[in-house]
Amino acid sequence: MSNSLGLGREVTGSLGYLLKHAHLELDALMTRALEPLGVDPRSLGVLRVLASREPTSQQEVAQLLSVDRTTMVALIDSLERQGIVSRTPLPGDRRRNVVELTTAGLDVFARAEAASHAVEHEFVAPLAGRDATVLREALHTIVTTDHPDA
Amino acid sequence: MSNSLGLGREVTGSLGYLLKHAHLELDALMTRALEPLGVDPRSLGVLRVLASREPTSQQEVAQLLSVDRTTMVALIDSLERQGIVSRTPLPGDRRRNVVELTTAGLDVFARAEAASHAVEHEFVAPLAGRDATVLREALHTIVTTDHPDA
DNA sequence: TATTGTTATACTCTATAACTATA
DNA sequence: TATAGTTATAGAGTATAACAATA
Repeated sequence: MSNSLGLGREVTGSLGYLLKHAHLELDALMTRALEPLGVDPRSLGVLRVLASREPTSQQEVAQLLSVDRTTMVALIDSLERQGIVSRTPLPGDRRRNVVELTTAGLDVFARAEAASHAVEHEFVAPLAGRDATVLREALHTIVTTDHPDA
Repeated sequence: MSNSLGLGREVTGSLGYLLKHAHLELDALMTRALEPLGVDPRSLGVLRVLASREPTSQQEVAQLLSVDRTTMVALIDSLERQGIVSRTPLPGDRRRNVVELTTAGLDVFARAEAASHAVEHEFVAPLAGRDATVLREALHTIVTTDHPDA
C-alpha cells in the first residue's frame, strides 16, 4: 500500500487518513525490523506488559492491551512455542496462568526494544525541532482523554 | 475497546500503540457521527476524492485512496444504491465507469464534512496552544515522507 | 494482447458463544 | 454460580485469481 500520489489536502488533510496511514507505515517498518527476532509489533506489546510488572495472568495482559482474551490465547501460544514466555498455573488459583518472560525471552525482548526504538527514531527523523516530542505527547494526551459519545 | 487503565509509559509510550489507539478512537467517534447520514469514514474518503477533482474512473479513485480496485467495487456499489454517486460508462472508453456525486450526494457530502470537522475539532480539543496544528503537520510530513527499507 | 470492472475465493484480524476446569 | 482459559465459529476488511466486456 503506497501513499498519496496525487491527493490534495482535501483528502490527506483528514486526521483519520493521517493517523491510519502513519500507523500502517510504522507498523510495516516495525514488522520488518522485528522479523529476524521472531516477533511482531503485537507480540512486542505483550512482552512490554510482561516486562514492566509483576507476573500477571493471561486475562490481565489481555485487558491491559485492550485485546480480547480469546485473541490473547493464540498470541501467547506462539510466544510459548518460541520459548519466549512460560505459562504456569498459579498456585492458589489453578484457573489462572501466570505468564512470564523466560531467560531467552528477556534477551529477545531487549533486542526487540532496541530495534523498535531505532525504527521509531528513523520514523520521526523528518520532523524538525521538538515536533517529534510534541507529536508523541499530543497523541498520549488524546489517547488518555475520555472521549464521550461512547 | 477501552484504553489504558493501568498501563505505564513503557507500553503506552510506544508510537505504534499511540497511533493505533488514536486512530481507533477517532474512527469510532467518526463512525457514530456519520451514521445518521448513511456513510462511514471510508466512504467519506471516497466522496472527498470525487468532490475534489474532475469525474474519475473507479480505478483512479481506488489508486488515490490506496485501496484495491476490488474493494472499491463494493464501496461504490453501496454509495450507488444510496443514490449518493452515479456510475456512467465513459463515452470513448466504455470499459471505464465515470463515478460522480449526484445532487443528493453533494448534499450528503457537505453535511458529512461538517460532521467530520466537528468530530476532529472535539477530538483535538484537549491539546494546548498550537499542538493540534503541530500534530496535523507532523503526521502529514511523516505520511508524505518516503520511508525506505520497503 | 492489455485494461476496467466484476465475481469468487481466501486469508487475516477480531469478536461472540459455548465448553472445561477450577473456584 | 462464577471465573480463567480454551475452542469453534462467524464477521469485518483486504488481497489474489479468474472472467466478461472493451480497447
